[in-house]
Order: sequence, then C-alpha cells, then structure tokens
Amino acid sequence: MGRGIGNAERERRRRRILAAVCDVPPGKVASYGQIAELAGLPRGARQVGRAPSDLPRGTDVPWHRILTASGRLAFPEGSAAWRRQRRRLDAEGVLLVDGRVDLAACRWQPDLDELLWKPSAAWD
DNA sequence: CTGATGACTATAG
DNA sequence: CCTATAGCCATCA
Repeated sequence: MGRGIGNAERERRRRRILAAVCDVPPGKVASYGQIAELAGLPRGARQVGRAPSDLPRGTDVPWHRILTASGRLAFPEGSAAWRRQRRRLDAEGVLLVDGRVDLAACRWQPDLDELLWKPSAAWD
C-alpha cells in the first residue's frame, strides 16, 4: 500500500469539495482554503481549484462563489474566465471593487447547526 | 521516480 | 502594493 490515495478516495474527496461549494448560498462567497477546511482537507486549497475544472459539461455547481483568500478571483483580471465569474457574482449582488470582493461583508460563515448536520448528509 | 505545474495560502521585507 | 520564499498536494510528462 504505500502509494498515494486510490481512485475511490480521490472521488470521495472531490465529492466533499463539491458539496462544500454547493453549500455556499447565493450572495455569499468562500475562499479556496475555507472550502478545503469544510471538506475535511485542511491543506487542500489547491485541490479545491482542480475539482470544478474536472466537472463534466452542464454540471451545476456554484464555483463562481469561490475566491482567493484576498478576495480576488483566481483568474487573471480581464481574462474571459475572470469576466464570466465576475458576471455571475454580479448577478447575485456580489460586487468587485478594485478587482476584489469585500470578504468582511460577503464571506459565508456556516452556522454551528450546519456544521453539525450538513457533513453527515453530504459526505455520504 | 523526478521535476514541473497550478482556479492556493501565509509570512517577511 | 510589490516580490520572494516556503509549504501545500494531486496530476502529468
């Protein structure tokens, strides 16, 4: 056994990441690191960025609510992907000021109830 | 196996 | 604000 994780485990982690992303409500945002923590992957911020890019076409996951820890979009400012994400955020009332979101105002923070209930339901 | 890469983060100067 | 450095970890050539 020694090698890294198997396909089953990788898939479980991906599902937890996507579940955490789906928990972020409209009008709120979360950082990659925050999603990783919620998914049970304390140092998995980079993996959070990978999961959405692996999604099959047409899947409905609110990946646009995920930002870097500084409140910026992870794409180069002005790029097509950046504009697409910005437009989705804008539609929910999350505005960029000077290229970044006011995390103090828009950051999503799950309730204690949610932390106690959601995981068991979402992780299985 | 090794090294490079990336939708990351934190700290230091 | 910037750059540099280090840590992170799955994935790929």
